Amino acid sequence: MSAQEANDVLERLCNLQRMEARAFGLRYGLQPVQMEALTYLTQCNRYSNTPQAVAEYLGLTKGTVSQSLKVLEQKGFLRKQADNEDKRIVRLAPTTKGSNLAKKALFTRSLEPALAKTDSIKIAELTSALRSILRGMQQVHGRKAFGACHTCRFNENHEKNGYVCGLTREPLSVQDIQLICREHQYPH
Amino acid sequence: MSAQEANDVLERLCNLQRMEARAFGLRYGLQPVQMEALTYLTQCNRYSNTPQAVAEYLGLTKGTVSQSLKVLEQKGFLRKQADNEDKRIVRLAPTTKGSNLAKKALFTRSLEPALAKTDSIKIAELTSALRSILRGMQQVHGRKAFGACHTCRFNENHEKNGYVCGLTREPLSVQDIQLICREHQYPH
DNA sequence: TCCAATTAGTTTCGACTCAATACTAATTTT
DNA sequence: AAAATTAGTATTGAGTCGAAACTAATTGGA
Repeated sequence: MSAQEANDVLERLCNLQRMEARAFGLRYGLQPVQMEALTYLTQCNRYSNTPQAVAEYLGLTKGTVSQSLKVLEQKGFLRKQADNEDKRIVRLAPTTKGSNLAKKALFTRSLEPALAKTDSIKIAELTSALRSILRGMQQVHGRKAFGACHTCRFNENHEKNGYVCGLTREPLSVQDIQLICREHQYPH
Repeated sequence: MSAQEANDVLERLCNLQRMEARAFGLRYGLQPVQMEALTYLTQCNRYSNTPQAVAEYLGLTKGTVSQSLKVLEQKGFLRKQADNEDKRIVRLAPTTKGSNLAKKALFTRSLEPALAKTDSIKIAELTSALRSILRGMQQVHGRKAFGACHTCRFNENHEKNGYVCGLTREPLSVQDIQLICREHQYPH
């Protein structure tokens, strides 16, 4: 019964976020899905900046996403560059114009004002509750997590020697582990 | 800084919910926006079951919504009927087929399994935190609340004599006050 | 009382999203 | 070396969307 209540509020909140995202994008001539792709690309790590990853993140087909990315490129919000090692792969990098817009979008629909009165301990609790819901939903529906490395079970903290990704064995900086990864998995 | 974290998780959660909603609707030949309208109509009260209210709820123009509703009617998910008092107004009532589908959709993306391990006190806290975020976001962006009557400042509890809406002066049943209202306003 | 303004809803149009399908090219597997 | 897989693009048709023009009912003044 209580879960139903939480459901409704969450649903409405999602709706509202989407409304604002739509309105924001419209002001800059971008469709909601284009804004979302751009935002993702400013937040993802170097393993996750491909059209395929964007498609997985947004839950759309790669054909659909390909078109949106084309528009973003034409409008100068991102650049495409072929990968050096695997020439099938396209790397997507937001331009300065693109990342500025994404930053502005994030700021506009920040929870900051809405959380202003809430103390930081409560916010931490809220975040962890939301995270556990997210994890649960992803498990139930078999979706990828797309979390940041610092919450990933493959991320290894080698203390003074920094962080290492257990999948690629590559070292990760403090900034790296804040980014979204398509290979992300929560601890068991 | 912590608000940023909550933001990200919430964003991803919204994304995921939308992906599931899309996938669910697709299985029944309905577009996401049509599912949302149908779901709204099974949850709203008798002041809020019009095309205009649906448009406000979804943040779309009435022209756009009019088309979606036409499809829903053609496919037999809802019925339109003219209002008796004001003949401009169209009342939208989900058919049995429609409300069954909406129920199924709600069940499919219920938070229940994700919250299974969480105790009910925590869930109540989570809900109230989400509600305060929702309220904050609505204030910041000047949107309507669309909450249920029991959280509305116009709702009067006359104890043994039941509930009354302070706007319409109409009596409301225990079921009524669980429904979504377009006139909803949180207490000051 | 009657005409203007407002309100609820529909229709039409053009730009755009989206899934499905078919396609190219690079890489991996056998 | 051929077959299978993987990453991405192009095309097509159904459908969303906002804007604008429209109808019809109601309200509000003079």
